[in-house]
Amino acid sequence: MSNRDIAATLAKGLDVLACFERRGQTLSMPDLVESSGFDRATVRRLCLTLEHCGYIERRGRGFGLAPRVLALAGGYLGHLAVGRRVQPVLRNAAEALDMEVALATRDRMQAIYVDRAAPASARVTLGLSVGSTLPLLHTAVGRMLLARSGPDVLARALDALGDVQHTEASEMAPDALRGKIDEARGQGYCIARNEFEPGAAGIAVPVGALGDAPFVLSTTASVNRFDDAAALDRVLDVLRHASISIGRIGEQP
Amino acid sequence: MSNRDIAATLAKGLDVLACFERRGQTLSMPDLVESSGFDRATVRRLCLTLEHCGYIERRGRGFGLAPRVLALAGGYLGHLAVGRRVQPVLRNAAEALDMEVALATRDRMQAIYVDRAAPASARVTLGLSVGSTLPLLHTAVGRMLLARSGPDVLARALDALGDVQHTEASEMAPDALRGKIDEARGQGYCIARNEFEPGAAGIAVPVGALGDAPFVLSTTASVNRFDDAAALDRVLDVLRHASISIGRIGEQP
DNA sequence: GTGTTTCGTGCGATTATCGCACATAATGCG
DNA sequence: CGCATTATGTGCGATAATCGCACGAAACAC
Repeated sequence: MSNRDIAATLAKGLDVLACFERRGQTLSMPDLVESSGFDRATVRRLCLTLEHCGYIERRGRGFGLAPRVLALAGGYLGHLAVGRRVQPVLRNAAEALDMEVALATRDRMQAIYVDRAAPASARVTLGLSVGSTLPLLHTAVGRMLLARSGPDVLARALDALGDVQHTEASEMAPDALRGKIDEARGQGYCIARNEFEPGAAGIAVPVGALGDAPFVLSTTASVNRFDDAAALDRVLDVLRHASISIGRIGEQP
Repeated sequence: MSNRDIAATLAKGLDVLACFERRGQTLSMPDLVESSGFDRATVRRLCLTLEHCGYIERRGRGFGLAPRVLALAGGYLGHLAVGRRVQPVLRNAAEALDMEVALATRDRMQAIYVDRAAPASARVTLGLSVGSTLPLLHTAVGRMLLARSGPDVLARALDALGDVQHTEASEMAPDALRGKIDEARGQGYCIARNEFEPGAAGIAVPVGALGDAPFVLSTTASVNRFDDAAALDRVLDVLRHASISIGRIGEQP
């Protein structure tokens, strides 16, 4: 496959569209010019096209994502039968644990929420939704996803580690990170504490068969929630039961 | 704005991407050629570009949507603060009514779910998720959205009516449809029975200020659930209370 | 009011795109 | 298995699309 198989204009338009992913705020044309690196006239034409096709809409002097992007997500979620097969399981697990439970997968080099459910009793939730993203290396979700992805993905994540340390407790040594991911792979779950949010712990278990696209179920709690062995067993039991209920996701190779 | 402001190659690529919205199934190259109407070589290049940029992925001999489309949806949902501001309200309303409750908006000429919540007790739900779509003219959601959109939108919907009659009870006369939408606008809610699904009734109330992008809250039940005046009042009370709790959504002009 | 920033657009040189035709690979059927 | 049909990958160059520059106009800030 050579470079002439890549339609440069389409790729540029998608680059501009991608500028809107962060927090979905309204972006002005100069924001987009800076963010995309393209010439102003080019950015304008690409925006007008994205608007014409329904992916962005005018907001005052700028643009923002339009509801049409939900239709794309709906296409993906429909393929996974999320509404029918996943949501009920998440809801039951959330009630059983009295904690928010989420299904996540890997989108390029980040973890991304596919769906989530909170218990009826929840007073405060994490404020996350479909499409919310988390880092791969410093969250239980991300590490469990890496444990279920090929070694090239882990290598890429470690290569791109950079020096963003989310908290004082964030592990930054590549070998130690690799060890935690190997450990997760071996024990079939992953716990991370304080590494992404101070005072918070996350736990994740895999869903589906090894070799499938990676999916994990996760929940988040205050940092010492999983310290007691019986409590940990209880959470793992519920998450694993949910994992089995969901079974394999999407089409299998 | 002339035609030279529309980047034709980008538009074509987005047309190909849009082929994947329906049910999110895996599409072969010949499926896409037929569906898009473009030449095979063109479709191939556009697919390779969409794949390269992460929006679709290989599945066997075909392609399907990739998780990246969730990131776009996440951008839009983040802008609306759905996780933080909408989800808790939906969940409370779902528990209060013991029914599934959803927030929807209008995407071009269809209603589209922004978010939804089901009560903990639910045994069966509609299987819908973020991005699930409904027709505008034959659902309470759609009619309430039309009542909150400009007259050009309603005119366009009626022009595009076609002869797809979802059920025997589907209203097909343009004037009668216009009357139902006017009625919804006047009374501040909309009920539709049996017109989209036999045996099912939907009810919808608007959210936010007139003139904003249209959003509605809705619930669906068996067809006679809203026949009793006290029951209807109860449902409307909860939905309206939720509507007020959510308040205005997104940025206001 | 002035100065700065942002926006819309005509223009044509350059680049990207397109579809055709060919060869190869994969699939389905008897 | 062999054959027919369907699907895929790609070189090529004519054509169409794209790009960025420069100009004028509009909007915004002080």
